[in-house]
Amino acid sequence: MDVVDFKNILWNNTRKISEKTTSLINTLCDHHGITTLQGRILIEIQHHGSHTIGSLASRLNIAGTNVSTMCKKLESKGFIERVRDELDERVVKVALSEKGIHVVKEINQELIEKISHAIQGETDQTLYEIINGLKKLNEMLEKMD
Amino acid sequence: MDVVDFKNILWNNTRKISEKTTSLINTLCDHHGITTLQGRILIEIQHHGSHTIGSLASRLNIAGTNVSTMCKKLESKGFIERVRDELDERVVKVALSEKGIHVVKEINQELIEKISHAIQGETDQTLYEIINGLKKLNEMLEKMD
DNA sequence: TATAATATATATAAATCATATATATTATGG
DNA sequence: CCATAATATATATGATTTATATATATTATA
Repeated sequence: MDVVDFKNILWNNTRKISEKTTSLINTLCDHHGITTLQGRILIEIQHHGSHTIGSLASRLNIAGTNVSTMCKKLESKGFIERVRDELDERVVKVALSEKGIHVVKEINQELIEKISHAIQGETDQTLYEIINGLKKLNEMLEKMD
Repeated sequence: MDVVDFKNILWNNTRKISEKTTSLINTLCDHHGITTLQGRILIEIQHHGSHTIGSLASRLNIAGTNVSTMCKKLESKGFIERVRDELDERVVKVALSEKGIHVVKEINQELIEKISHAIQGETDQTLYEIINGLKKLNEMLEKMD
């Protein structure tokens, strides 16, 4: 296949996918009165079980300094709890509070409902093709660094 | 397939793809001394031939007011030219200057080289599977509004 | 033990995004 | 034809996010 053609198709489709998924996550976070960045942090903490400021930062590709600030804000809003690690007191561990768990659960539920609706009538075959394509694209992108 | 499983795989893979592609475009723009937003505007103008402030705004999902400001900045930097439409003087048409054409061409070339390198050794079959997956995902996402 | 490395915090500026309002131009119902 | 609505851009402003520089406290190490 021609590289330029492949690049163009790739560009157009990944752009659209990014636009739609960020607009989706924006909407979901907005429904629960948090910003997208706050949502990303809460969801990542839920997904990973717990986190430190540093591990969150590298995971989300955000400067640690900004994660630090945002986590203080999320603590003040009652979504997370911050605790100093007893073994290494330089480290701050963050975990979701009850309120945080609740918000993430609701966002997640809303997302599942939207996806359920969107794949109504699709065959498993199609879903596998989507997953397969995404995985292979990821493998390809990993070779680009 | 279980919806929750599908959602999780989708979430993880689209997130990674978004991260990698935005980091890629960030790098490319950075190499040429422009911000990502400026790069996106220039690339979209090149891709579409020309644009108005309004059509750019809706295309990029950015408030027209911000596109207006950024295009004035891009004009002052010499990357684009702004001309009032003679038939409808409310409209501003923007087009790339020589300098703008040059930058977009270089960014494009750099992107093609990176992709060429990444797909070395891949079969056409794999590339088609990637495209097919992306297209089907886009169709699915379009049903989510 | 002095020094380097690590993890977070604080402060600040730049870039981006969102909102409200203003101005000029064009389109349209009566 | 004219008053009014709609359209397109501009200006101003604030909030959010991102980026950078520096400081502090703790831990590791030569």
